[in-house]
Amino acid sequence: MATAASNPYLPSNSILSSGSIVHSDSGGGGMQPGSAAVTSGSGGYRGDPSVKMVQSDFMQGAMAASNGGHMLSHAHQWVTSLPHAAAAAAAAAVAAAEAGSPWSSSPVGMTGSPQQQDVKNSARDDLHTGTALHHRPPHLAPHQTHAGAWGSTTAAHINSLSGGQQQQQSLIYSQPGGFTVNGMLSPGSQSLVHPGLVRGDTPDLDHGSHHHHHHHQHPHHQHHGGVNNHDPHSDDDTPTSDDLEQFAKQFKQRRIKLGFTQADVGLALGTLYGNVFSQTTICRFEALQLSFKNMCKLKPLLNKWLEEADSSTGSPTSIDKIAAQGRKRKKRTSIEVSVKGALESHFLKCPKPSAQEISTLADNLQLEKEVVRVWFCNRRQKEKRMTPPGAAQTPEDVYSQGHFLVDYLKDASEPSDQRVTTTSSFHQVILAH
DNA sequence: ATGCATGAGTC
DNA sequence: ACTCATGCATA
Repeated sequence: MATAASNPYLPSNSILSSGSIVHSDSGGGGMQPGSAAVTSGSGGYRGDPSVKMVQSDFMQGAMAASNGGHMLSHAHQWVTSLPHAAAAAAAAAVAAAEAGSPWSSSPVGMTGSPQQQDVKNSARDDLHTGTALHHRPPHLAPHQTHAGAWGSTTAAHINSLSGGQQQQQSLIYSQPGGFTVNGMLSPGSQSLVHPGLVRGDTPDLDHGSHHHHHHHQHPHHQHHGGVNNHDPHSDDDTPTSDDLEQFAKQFKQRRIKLGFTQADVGLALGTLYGNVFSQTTICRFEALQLSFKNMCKLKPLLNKWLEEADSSTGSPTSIDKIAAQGRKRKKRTSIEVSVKGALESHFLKCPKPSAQEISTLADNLQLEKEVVRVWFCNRRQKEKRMTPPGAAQTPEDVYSQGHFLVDYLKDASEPSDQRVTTTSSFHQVILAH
């Protein structure tokens, strides 16, 4: 069954695959079963043609709108490309003023986060069943946020998957009687297991004292007109990496104290401001695993949420949650460890292989070229983001990481392509110091 | 918490 | 074809 004839991913999902599917590459030739990679899966794509309001184009327009030449050029086999808009929006709020400098400053380490209780069992049912209701006060019909800059994603319902595959990405708390607080249900009550603090009245708004707010710090790049950056000690201006770190940490703590999950926050942001974000993004924000620019963009939103969160402890700010996903995705390919190792090796030698090299490599490893290409892209991104998977745990590491990874990240320095082995960059950077 | 993936925007 | 921001699906 090596050379599969049917793509697992196709609109006409008539997948009756039993077990894991080996997805044949598209053009390479055939793959052997059980080698290199397999698309794990019990087939099942969520066909979820939920309608949603699109609002895509507001961002980029401001900063760059030169050659608005092409949209869709490549055609993938997997995507059926549904008109989905999503929150790609966010992509450039602050972009206009982009700063290229990365982090700096102290500890990033999340000293063993006290994990959040995972009550993932009822999830996903709560959305439509009567069991768990998320009702919002009967008075909130008009969900139609201000048509401002950021459109409003007011889609609406979530339907169950047809595939029958589980997906624990939905809400977690859903208890009867829960009222909504800024876009999300207020957690904590009788039945849930929240680590402390069932804030029914006033959660301990500690840390009000707050820390410093020194303004100074590494001068980022200059940004070309748009937003003036001054006064970094205000939440509204370009924050310093240090601010971001502090904020992220504080945010996480408060979020947990309030009993919300990262997913909750993501949804809340969407319902509140029109930008939905996934648990992943919130997670990465807290862990500072985003680019500086990206962090800057999200901070304001999260900050507002935070404010809302403790001010409206019970306010009937309600909205509905949007959740729409309808595009078909290729099954996630699982790359064997050995193969991964090979890729790593190549990456060290050449982080930016040419198309030809990729092809060859893919051929050798028996992976789709696309998979290899993407792997490199992701690898590069990972490099850019710091927080090495093993570092930043010990005080020392934290130290080094915090202050030195400042800007090894630059981007437009080399005319050609000679990134000075950015490969193991930060390690070297750190060592250098 | 992360790995692989998609897409818009660039180069 | 790459970068960047994001996220589904997973470990």
